[in-house]
Amino acid sequence: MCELKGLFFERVTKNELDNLCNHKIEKSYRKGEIIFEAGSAIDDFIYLKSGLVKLYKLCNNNKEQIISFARPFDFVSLLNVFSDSTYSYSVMAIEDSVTCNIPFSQVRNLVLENGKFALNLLEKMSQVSDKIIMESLTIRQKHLRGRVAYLLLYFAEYIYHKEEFELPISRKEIAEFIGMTPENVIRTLSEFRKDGILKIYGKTIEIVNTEMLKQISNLG
Amino acid sequence: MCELKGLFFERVTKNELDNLCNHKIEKSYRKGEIIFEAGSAIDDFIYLKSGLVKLYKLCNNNKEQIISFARPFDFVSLLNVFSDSTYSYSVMAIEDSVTCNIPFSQVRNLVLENGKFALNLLEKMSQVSDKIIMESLTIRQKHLRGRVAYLLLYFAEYIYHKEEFELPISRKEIAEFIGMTPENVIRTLSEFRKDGILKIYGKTIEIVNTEMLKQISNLG
DNA sequence: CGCGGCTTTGATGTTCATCAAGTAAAGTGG
DNA sequence: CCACTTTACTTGATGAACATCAAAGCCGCG
Repeated sequence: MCELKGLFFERVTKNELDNLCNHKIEKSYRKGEIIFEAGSAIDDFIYLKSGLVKLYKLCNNNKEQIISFARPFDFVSLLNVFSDSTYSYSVMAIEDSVTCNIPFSQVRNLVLENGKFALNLLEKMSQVSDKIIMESLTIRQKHLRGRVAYLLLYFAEYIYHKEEFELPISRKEIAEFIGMTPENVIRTLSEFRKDGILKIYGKTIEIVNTEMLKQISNLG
Repeated sequence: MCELKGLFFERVTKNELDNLCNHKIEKSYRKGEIIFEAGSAIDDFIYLKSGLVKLYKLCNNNKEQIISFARPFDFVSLLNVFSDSTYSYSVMAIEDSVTCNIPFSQVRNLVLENGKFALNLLEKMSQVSDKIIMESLTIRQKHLRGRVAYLLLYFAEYIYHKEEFELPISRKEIAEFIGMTPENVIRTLSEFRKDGILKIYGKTIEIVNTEMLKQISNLG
């Protein structure tokens, strides 16, 4: 069975995707493995079948910046796939992950031939781009405590749909995503713990007072 | 004559766009006029024919955040056009501008019918999204001085292609774009002036020492 | 087991926002 | 066209938010 259908909403039928399915290759990655690196050639159109990945890039000062995370059925080779020949960012698995890779030429051809597929691709692309941009603006307008609260709620509500979960990333990576230092991320987590908002067992986080956390996220 | 051709690179011929051209409407806006506001319905596909506009949105605390600027032949109704029915941001002319509006249904139909058009649209969309996201990350990693330097170079090199130009936006708007306060933007501009990097005549900026400004932008 | 990277806490200094107050510029109504 | 109002601009002083530095404990991994 081909899971591609799940990617493309209602309007594209399974038959219309059969040719793509025949050319797709699945690849497995362990947590921590790099799926591709910035600067490498864009040969395949890649989407995430299972797991969790981070999109990131290196700054001038050799520090990493995390752009966003991608869930199953998100595209990871998304942002500059159609406008560039090399990736402008890197992707790493932060949980064991499986990607589905389709030769880019196949996708190009299907866009040329199948209008419904093209329209769905446009919808999906504009959706994801919009999400990343708005997310970035949201984080930027907050202070340290608000940013940390936002991130915790992001994982609890958007990724895991649970109030207790194991953080798939290090404190340092949280810092790289919200644009603060690891020390201050840790300090903030400790404060939330002391205030009874969280319970922390190493990488495992339990949100005790969701309402308070939402308030901190919204106001700060 | 139809200027749409300029939007879509080589592969789409003029004939293939004739139908769109017949349905397009041009609208003129004075500096300061709002082209559309966040929350309003997406009826048209809009691109900028001439002038300069800012894309922005309101935060929770009622402050404005400038997302990006769009030049002629950039799409202004871009980010969430295909994924949503209302705009998630507003657009205002910051110079006298002319937009070209095409009923969205027409664009949809052309995507469905014309693969080359669809592919070009995907290229353009991914290009613009990528630009905005990378721009945002670049700014975020810099400090005050670096951000102001970056913005000045952005206008000098990317928008006006001159070392002397009239800023189309207020100090407050610069602050809203780079995520700092107006006071600190002004202070930084004054510092650059005292250091002999700039000459400032009200809204007119002349970059005297481009190399120094680039260094500040890159390092800080 | 021992090295290196991640985590945690505290102390210190830098960067930046806020407040205040004054000047210049730009729009408004008589 | 001028007084008037408002908005933008500018500078300084103060305090808050955050980065940096330092030191110690922890954990995983070869």
